Amino acid sequence: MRVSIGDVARRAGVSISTVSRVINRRELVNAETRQRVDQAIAELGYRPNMFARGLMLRKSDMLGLALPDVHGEFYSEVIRGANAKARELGYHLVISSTNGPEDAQTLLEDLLRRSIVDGMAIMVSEQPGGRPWEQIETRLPLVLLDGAVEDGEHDSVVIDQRAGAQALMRHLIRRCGMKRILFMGGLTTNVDTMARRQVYEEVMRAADLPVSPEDVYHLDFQYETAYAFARDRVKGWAGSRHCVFAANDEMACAVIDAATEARVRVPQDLAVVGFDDTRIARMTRPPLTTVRVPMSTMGATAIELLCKRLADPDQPPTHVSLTPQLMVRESCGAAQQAGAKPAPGDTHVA
Amino acid sequence: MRVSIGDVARRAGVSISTVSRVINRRELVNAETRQRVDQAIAELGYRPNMFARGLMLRKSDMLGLALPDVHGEFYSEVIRGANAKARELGYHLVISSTNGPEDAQTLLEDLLRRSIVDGMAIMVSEQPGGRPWEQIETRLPLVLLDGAVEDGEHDSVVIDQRAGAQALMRHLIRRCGMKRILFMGGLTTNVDTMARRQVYEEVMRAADLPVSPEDVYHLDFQYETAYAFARDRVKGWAGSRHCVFAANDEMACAVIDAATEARVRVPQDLAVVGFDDTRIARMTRPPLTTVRVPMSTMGATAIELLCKRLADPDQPPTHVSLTPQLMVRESCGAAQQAGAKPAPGDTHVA
DNA sequence: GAATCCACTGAAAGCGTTGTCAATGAGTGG
DNA sequence: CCACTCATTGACAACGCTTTCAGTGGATTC
Repeated sequence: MRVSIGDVARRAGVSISTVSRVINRRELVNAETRQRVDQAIAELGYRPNMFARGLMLRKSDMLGLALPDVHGEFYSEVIRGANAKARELGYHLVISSTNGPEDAQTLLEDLLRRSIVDGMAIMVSEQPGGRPWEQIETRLPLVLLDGAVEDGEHDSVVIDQRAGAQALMRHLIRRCGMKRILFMGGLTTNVDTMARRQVYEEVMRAADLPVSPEDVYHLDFQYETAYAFARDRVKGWAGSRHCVFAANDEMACAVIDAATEARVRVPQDLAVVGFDDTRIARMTRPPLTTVRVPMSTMGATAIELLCKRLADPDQPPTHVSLTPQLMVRESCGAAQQAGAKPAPGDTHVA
Repeated sequence: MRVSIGDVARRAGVSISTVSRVINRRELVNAETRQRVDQAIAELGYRPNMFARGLMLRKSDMLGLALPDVHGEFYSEVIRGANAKARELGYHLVISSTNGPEDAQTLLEDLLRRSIVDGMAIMVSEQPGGRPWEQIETRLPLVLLDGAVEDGEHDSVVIDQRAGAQALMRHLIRRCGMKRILFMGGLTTNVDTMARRQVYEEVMRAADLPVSPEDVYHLDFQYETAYAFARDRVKGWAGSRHCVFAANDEMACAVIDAATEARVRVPQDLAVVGFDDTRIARMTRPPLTTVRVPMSTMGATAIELLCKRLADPDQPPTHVSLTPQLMVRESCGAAQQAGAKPAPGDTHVA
């Protein structure tokens, strides 16, 4: 049978209360007694039962992190950041992801209902699920992550999609002199896609450039889909000062590959830019101009906010906005800086 | 204040026991009563307190997953597989990673000590930590993941490094006719590296090929390091039927880039192969021949074993070995299959 | 009609902690 | 020497749930 606090007490010849005190508030107990208890704990290999403890303390030191889909580098970076921060602050992380948008509700429900977390960070990037967390009445501290549109009521950390997309679009138009830009996004239900598309249209209009419906495509963020799609069309897209703005790096790579395949030169005949700055962005030839999204920072910040709220539940909600960074490489055709030829992967940070 | 089972009981006009029964063993209570209780639960938004429940049931439906470092695609895939399987089986996942090898002990200690998991999967890939789990006496079901050398006592799931490396080496020698193969691994403390290196040497010897110490390098798995390293040497490596066997894809890519940069043609002047088959393997030009490691399967299997053991704690330990798959692309210079030119990313599975 | 059985329900005993409160005894100032 | 403070400790009541055991009536059997 597992050894409990009572066993320790007996062995040390003290009361349960004293053992508890040794564990939680050492300073309150006499040095000599304390040592006896410590020894008993060591000898018995005693480990406090976290259920009992949680029952009293009403906390578990565990935080939840719900993601749309753990697939891909994006989410793994979020996890990494969150995990590091959680450990730093003495918490553990319960991670879960939905198997598709319609599942979000179920997951959240389940996680909130069954699991033992002190607070929870939620990222929902597909619209149709709506705002699952609202359905569930709970007093559990919640932090909303990018995608889950901020509702004012909860803490949130978002990526400033607009700023990133704007920087990119302006670079394309002002610095690279693009005249025609095509937009290739994920599904229209994806909030990131829609945010980027909106900025795309705004900046195009502001620059008096045409934004025709047939220059806007919605695929599914996958390389394969985008490649198959671009393969047939890339020749038609080519032209001086023409560019494809893909809403993620995977699709941008696919376009580059399709172009290369079709002997459409990138960036001379067709510039291509992506979004996210995942690992592959530096692997393409030419290297991909894209927007770096501070993914791990996002995870870390979420955990930080969660802990702050745990410490002080009544403070007004904090909203953190993380600004992405334009990474100018070669696929956009920006004039290369003077000087030595950069090594592969070199990047000019704008 | 939070609503407890007593509140529900009062509202439904029944005893606590009955409410508990409705929740756990519906069939034992009269349909009419049951309905009254269900209604009370719904009206009050009652959610059982998992601490109290765990205290009685001595289980939390949470499983732990300890990884060496969440960085990189490899681990994110493990997480993905584990998460999916965990959800499927009705569990939640507590994930944590070490911030370096010496941290493994601490993490594990902490996780086992403080957290509430029914079982735990552990991956430790750096040797110096030894076998941290052995230090900690615990009756908690443990599954050891690749890297953590199997100790016979616990369930384990490992990647058959030998089979993968053998397939690759033999392909290189028999099919591609390589005469000189260089080995580029991670640090010597990394168990995967050492396993691959061992096979490398064995197969070389078996084929009567020279394996000189200066053809074996130990770097750190990073692109940058490998690139800087290869840059100065790649010309010296070049030669007919020469090849670099990098122990992961990142380093392989670095070698390809360094070679391309130095006008050493891949694979004609120098073949390059990697290991892992991460996302970037299909992005290099030429695409990288590598070995696909079933990462998400590994995560899923670990969870599966854990659950099996939970269900039947006394069964003898299960050891699962996952076989990697050779992915022949173009960087090894294998004769291209007859027929149409493959699309980028196309792969010939050996 | 008494004895059983059955379906259902309630009372109460834990589960392993923490925290409150009182008790003990030694030391202190008057 | 007394009232008082202080440091230390123990008893015991929660915490919210599950589960065992013992009713309670009505139906069934002999």
